[in-house]
Amino acid sequence: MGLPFDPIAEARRQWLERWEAAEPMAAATSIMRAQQIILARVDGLLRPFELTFARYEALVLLSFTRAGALPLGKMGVRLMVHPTSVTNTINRLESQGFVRRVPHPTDRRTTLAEITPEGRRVMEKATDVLVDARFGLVSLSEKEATELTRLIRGLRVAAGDFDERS
Amino acid sequence: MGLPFDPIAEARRQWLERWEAAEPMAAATSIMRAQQIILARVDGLLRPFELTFARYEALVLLSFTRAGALPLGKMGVRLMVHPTSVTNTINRLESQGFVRRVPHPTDRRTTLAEITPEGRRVMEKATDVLVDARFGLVSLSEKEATELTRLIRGLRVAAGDFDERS
DNA sequence: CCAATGTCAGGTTGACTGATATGC
DNA sequence: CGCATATCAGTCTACCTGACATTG
Repeated sequence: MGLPFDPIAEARRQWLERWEAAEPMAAATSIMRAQQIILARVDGLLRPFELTFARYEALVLLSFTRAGALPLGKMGVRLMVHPTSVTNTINRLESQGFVRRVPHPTDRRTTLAEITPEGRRVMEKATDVLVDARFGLVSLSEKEATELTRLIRGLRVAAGDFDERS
Repeated sequence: MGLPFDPIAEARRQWLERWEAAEPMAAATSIMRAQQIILARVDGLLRPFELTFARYEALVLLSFTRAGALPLGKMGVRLMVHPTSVTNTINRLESQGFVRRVPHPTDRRTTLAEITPEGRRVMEKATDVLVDARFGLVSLSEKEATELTRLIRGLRVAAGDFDERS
């Protein structure tokens, strides 16, 4: 089923004979593949709960707030996703009974998404499963995971993901 | 426009107060975000050529072979994508005139995708642009890119991406 | 009036499942 | 016969653009 060699290493080798930037090419391809692997695994673990990673992340974010609620716009910024994607995600979660929309107390333009008790329950159960599977990163040590996060942080800063201060 | 803090670092901090596996969580989230950033940038660079990263990779793979041709199934294994995705990708490239389907000389079940001279031209021009942009990884040094590839390789081996030998 | 907020319509992409025709 | 190969139909997710009504 599998290849007898690493296809990315092979691509890097051939790339070196022709062009520059072989290391960035290999790194970019590796990230693409890593995302595919992790997403498939995590989504598989979340399927019994009828959650996707995107919806799960939304529930976790809400559970981290004092009130268990956030404006949809703020959620988009925090989760780094498109506004329309937030609407879609919350639509799903609301139809599943895991969040509900409540009007903002003072600003009548904005809608709050609030996690329900059932949403909290399913989020906690799902978290147990993901923690147990180390988010699909069983093969990485604690240190390696930290290093990966650190390397990618540089990329995110350059992309303007947030104001670099800390 | 951006946040005044790193949302992944903040999630990690809150996670630490509640659950295990905070480092894998942060690493998995970082990879998701990195893929999003890189794909958006690379696809943006490829848009003038009417290529996506998936289609570009297919062209590069074909150009690396002696005959400039491969069976579709083999392409799927090498590019690590689903068979139906290969069909879809080749359909696109064929309608653009960048590849053509030719029958396999001996095995009448299999179809070969062959890169056309025009496909080779557009691939080379696109490569110039991507190399110049270091695949969207301008912020990473050569060493850091290599380290990223190495860390992810462990993950890919564990996922069975290929037979670990080398 | 201008800016922000959320929503909707419409289009693109890629990935998957299940089924099928063909040929080894 | 079992298996491999490619394709097709249908579904799903996510993203984007552009527009819109509402409200600050």
